[in-house]
Amino acid sequence: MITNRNKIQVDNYMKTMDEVKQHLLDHEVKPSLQRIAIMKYLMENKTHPTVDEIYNDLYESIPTLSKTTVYNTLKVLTDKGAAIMIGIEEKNARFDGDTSPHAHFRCKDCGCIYDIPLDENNTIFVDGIGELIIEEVRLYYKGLCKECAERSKHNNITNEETAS
Amino acid sequence: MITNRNKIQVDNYMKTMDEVKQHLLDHEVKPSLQRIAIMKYLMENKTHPTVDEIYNDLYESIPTLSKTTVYNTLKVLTDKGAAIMIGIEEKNARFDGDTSPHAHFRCKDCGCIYDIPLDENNTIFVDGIGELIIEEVRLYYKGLCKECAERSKHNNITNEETAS
DNA sequence: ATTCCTATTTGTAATCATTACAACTCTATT
DNA sequence: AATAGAGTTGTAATGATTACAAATAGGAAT
Repeated sequence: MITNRNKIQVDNYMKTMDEVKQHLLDHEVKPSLQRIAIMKYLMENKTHPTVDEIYNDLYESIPTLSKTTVYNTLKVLTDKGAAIMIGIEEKNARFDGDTSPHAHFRCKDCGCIYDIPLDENNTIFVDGIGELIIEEVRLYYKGLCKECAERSKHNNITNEETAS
Repeated sequence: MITNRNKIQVDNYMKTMDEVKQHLLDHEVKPSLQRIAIMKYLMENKTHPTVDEIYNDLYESIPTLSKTTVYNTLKVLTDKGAAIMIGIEEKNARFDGDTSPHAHFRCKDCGCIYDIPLDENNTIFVDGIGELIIEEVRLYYKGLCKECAERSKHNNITNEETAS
């Protein structure tokens, strides 16, 4: 599988340390050396990398980096909304520094994962990528179902009552 | 988490052995005892069960059942298009006997996974389920990107040429 | 019925991504 | 410089899934 075809675009996305730092602060993440490096990597590499890919690529410049730190940091970033986890692959989680609403397309042959903008009429010819032959669509929603929303609302009310 | 709320609907979906057997044959799956049982379970239980849930529930009636068989059978079923795998959860794969195009909604509180019909106007009030509060949408496409489609087409042509 | 062949099933062992945890380091504050 | 707290690191554990080889069942041919 051809993993890094999108990397030719890396130069277009280059970010300064300060830009990345500010982005972390905007999401209430304290900017450590490792966190900046990982966030910068996600912002510059639109390839939806795995933990291993992030770790291996950053290890050169940060030889003390631990894979656990990559896991920890990605958890912080996703919890704080600075990145999202993508479950399009069966095995590995993949990560995306772009948290704006968009879909993903995974080529079943080369394994590349492309970003698909979500427009109303659901066209599937994407500028710069071309025509995509869709064999499978998976649409997942997460949130609260009616019963849990009501229970949660009720609990909040009772909590406020007992708190006051 | 409340896993089996949907089970109250099981009775509505009851299938005979023959119905299930025919369904397997339609998908070119040789209907063994175990395969019928697992397919029947998926057709009757719309709860999007995990491997463990399927195994534990069927173990009572088939005490010789092996978890490996459940894995093997689910792989056969998904390969042959008689079922689909759902990756909405981080840990476990879930399975669905309904292969028609539809979305899934996972309640972040109780963990229930509901089927969402895909209509044009993307409404999200579902009969029998009620209003769903969406906090997260993940839309995944899989297929072939332009380059792989062309490469594949080219390979087919050359294969045909060499074969003739 | 018996033999043979193949597909299916089964149990165990291995794999591998992820998480738990405890020790260590770094920085800021007093 | 001592302390505290957050962040980092390495190792060990977890747990879902897969690999594999042995056992079993089923069907066709004799």
